[in-house]
Amino acid sequence: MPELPEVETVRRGLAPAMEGAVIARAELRRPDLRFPLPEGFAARVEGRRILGLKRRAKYLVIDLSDGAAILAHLGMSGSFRVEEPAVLTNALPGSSGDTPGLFYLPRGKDARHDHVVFHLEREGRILQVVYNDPRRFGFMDLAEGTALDAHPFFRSLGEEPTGNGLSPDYLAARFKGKGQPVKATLLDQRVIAGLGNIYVCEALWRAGIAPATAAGALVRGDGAPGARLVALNTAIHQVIAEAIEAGGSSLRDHIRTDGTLGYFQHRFSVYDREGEACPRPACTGTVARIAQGGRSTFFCPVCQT
DNA sequence: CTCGGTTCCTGGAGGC
DNA sequence: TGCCTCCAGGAACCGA
Repeated sequence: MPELPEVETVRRGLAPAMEGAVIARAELRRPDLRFPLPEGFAARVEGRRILGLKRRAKYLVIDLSDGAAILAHLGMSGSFRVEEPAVLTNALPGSSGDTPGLFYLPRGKDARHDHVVFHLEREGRILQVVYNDPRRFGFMDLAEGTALDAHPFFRSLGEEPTGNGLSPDYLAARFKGKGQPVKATLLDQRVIAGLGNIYVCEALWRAGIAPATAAGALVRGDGAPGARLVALNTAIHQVIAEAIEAGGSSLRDHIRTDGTLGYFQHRFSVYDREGEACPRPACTGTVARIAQGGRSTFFCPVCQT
C-alpha cells in the first residue's frame, strides 16, 4: 500500500482540487470497502464544504465545515484521482478515454473498482474525486467533532517519522526489552506511524542493521539509545523525507492523483532488488530476500549486521 | 501485555 | 493461448 510518502503525495495532489469545494454529492457504488461505510455517510457529507486536507500516519483526513472529518485509508491498492469533465484536455497516453474533454482513467485503473465518487462544486465548476481500490483493503470513516486523536484509528498511533517526536530517545524507550525483530517493530504503527515494508527495508539498510536483530538489542543497558539506534533514527527521517520529495514510489497500484508517477522506486537500495549487488560502496554483498511475519524483507547480509 | 500466523480481496507475473 | 501458483505497498483479528 501506499506508505506515508505516497499518502502525503496524494494529499498534496488532492488539496488544490478539494480545498474550498462543497461536496455536492457523494456517490457510493457499493456499501462497503474493507469495512462498511458509516451509516448515512453520503447524506452526512453532502452540502459540507471542505476546509482542508491533512495526513496522519497513512490516513488522509478531509476536514469539513461542520467540524467532522472524512478519514480515508488506502489499504494496499487504493488511489484517488481527480477528473475535471468540463475542462480536461490532456488525457494521458495509455488512458482509457483519450478524447479531449472526457474522463480519463490513469494507467492500470479499472472503472469497476471506482467505489466512491465525490462530486465537488466550487465557483460554479464541477469536478470529481474518484476513489479506486481493486483489492478493497482501504476504508473510510467519518469522525465527528475535533477529537481526532481519540478516534479509534488514531488513538494508538506512534510518532510520525517526519517530526521531532521521532528521536533516538523515543525509539530507545519503545524498543527497550523487546525481543521482536526490529523489522517487525518498525512496521508496528503503534511505535512509528506511517512506515511500511518498503521504507523499513530501506531504513535498515541505510543504518546497517540486520532485520532480524532484536529491537531491544539496539538499546544500551542504561536505557539510552546505542549508536546504531541513533543511525536508524537518522535513516528513517532521511528516507521518508527523500521519498516525499520524490513524490513517493510508484509500484503496481500507486499513482499520483494526476496520473503521473512518483519516482522514488528508482532510488531503492534493497527493496525488490533480490540478487543485485549491494549498492553500498566497497560492499561485496548481494541483496537477499527472507520472509519475516509473512512479508518479504530485502537486505544485504554482508553490511547489515 | 507480546508474538506469530491467518485473513480479507483482486490482479499481475512467471512456470509449464 | 490457458491454467496454475505465488506474490503484492496493510492491518485487524485470533489464539498461544
